Formats: sequence, structure tokens, C-alpha cells
Amino acid sequence: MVEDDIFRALADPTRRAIFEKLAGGSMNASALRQGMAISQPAMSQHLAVLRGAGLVREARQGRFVNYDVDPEGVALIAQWLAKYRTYWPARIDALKVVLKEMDQ
Amino acid sequence: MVEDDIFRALADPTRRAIFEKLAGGSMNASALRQGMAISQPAMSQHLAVLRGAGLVREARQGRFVNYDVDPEGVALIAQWLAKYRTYWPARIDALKVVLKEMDQ
DNA sequence: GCTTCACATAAGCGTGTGCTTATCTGTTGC
DNA sequence: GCAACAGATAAGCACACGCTTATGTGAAGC
Repeated sequence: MVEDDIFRALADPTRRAIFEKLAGGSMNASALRQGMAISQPAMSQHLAVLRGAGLVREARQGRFVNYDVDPEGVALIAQWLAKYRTYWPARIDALKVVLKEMDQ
Repeated sequence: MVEDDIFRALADPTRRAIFEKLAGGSMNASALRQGMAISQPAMSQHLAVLRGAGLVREARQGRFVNYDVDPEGVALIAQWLAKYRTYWPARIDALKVVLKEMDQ
């Protein structure tokens, strides 16, 4: 199951932090490690999980490997969440703003 | 971390199935078990996890306990996802439909 | 060609997770 | 009160997960 890989990947806080960092711009594994108190193999393993879930893409550039957010993965979460849109409470203001920004 | 509980809860396929079933209408634990090949304690434990994550609410009704989707939890996922909306690819048709439905 | 560097993979280990069976709690209806 | 029922909790177990250290792979640069 695709959603299985996605949610399992996001269940780990370190992986969500990596994903969030990548959302700010593509980066290689070493750059991602900056200020993250994580070993090189651990980072490599986390990136492999994120990649397996389709949340992240890789692109070899010489001896560096550049990673960036895979829009397909994000879209899959959006599609899953869309099934439950009837339950989004209108009273949450922040969400209203988000909805407006989504409309374009 | 709130998102930690949410994504950890959704990482399990059985729990996602329960959540999806509840999205179709509130139900008690026994009704949820119908056609799910899951023991009574397992269901109880799964519901406890979903409740702990804020994805599901419970309401005692006599000796039954009625469960339903908690809109707050769904909203939290929406808010988390909103951070990555710049990565949603426009070329995915299904998503376009979803976006239109969101706009109201 | 050999060292250096970026990253991946392997193996091992402690901990968390999801299941089971057994038992407890609380409510209904006689 | 007590039997029947809905559900929660406890204890135990197999397995997955995330980390570590050690080693492998491939490109860069002299």
C-alpha cells in the first residue's frame, strides 16, 4: 500500500524534520545533517525511507546526491486527506486562510 | 508532539481502515469489528491510539461506546499539509477536482 | 593510480508496536 | 442480586524500527 509507506515514513519525527528542511529547498545529505545531531548512516537510511514512500526524490550530481520534495507524494497525502474534508471544522481560523491560499 | 501521535496512529493500515469506516458515520466498537477479522481487545487498543492522537472521539451510550471522527485531528493534518502546498503538482487531475471542492 | 570525500549498505542491538489470551469494569434486564 | 453483554486493561510474545559501528561503492582531484 502506498499510503502505508507514506504514513509510516512520516511517523518518525526525525524524518518529518528532514522533509520539512527539504521543503525549504533541495539539499544534499551532508547539508541536511547540519544542526541535526544525526549520524551519516542514519540520515542515509531516513532518506531511503522517504524516497521509498515517494515523498522525496534524489538526483546524483557528481559525488553528491541532491534531494528534494517529491510533489507526487505530497499530492497523495492531499488526495487521502480530501476523503475527510467534510470533517474539517469551519471554526478553525488558520484553516480558513489555508483554504483561501489553496484556491488559485 | 501532536503530529507524532497523528502520523504514528495513521501508520497502521488497520487503524486507517477503522478511521475510514468511522468517516462513513459514527459507530460503536462492536459495529466497527464487523467484517474486519480483528479481535475485540485489538479493536479497543486501536481505538485508544486513534483517540490519543485526537483523530477520533468517544461518547458513552449505556454500555456501548460510540466513536466518531474528530474534526480537530483532521484539521491538524490539513494544517500540516498546508505547509507543503507549493509542491502540489497541477497536472494531477484528481487533485484539481479536490481543490475545487475545497473552495467554498 | 591513489587518496579523499559523499553516500550507501551490512550487521547487531535495544526498544516500540500490534497481536494474542486472560481477566477486570461497568451497564442492562430479568 | 445476578447473568449476559460491551468494552477496557494486563501480560506476554514475535516482529519491526531506528540507532550504532564497520565496511563498501563510486566520483573528484592531485
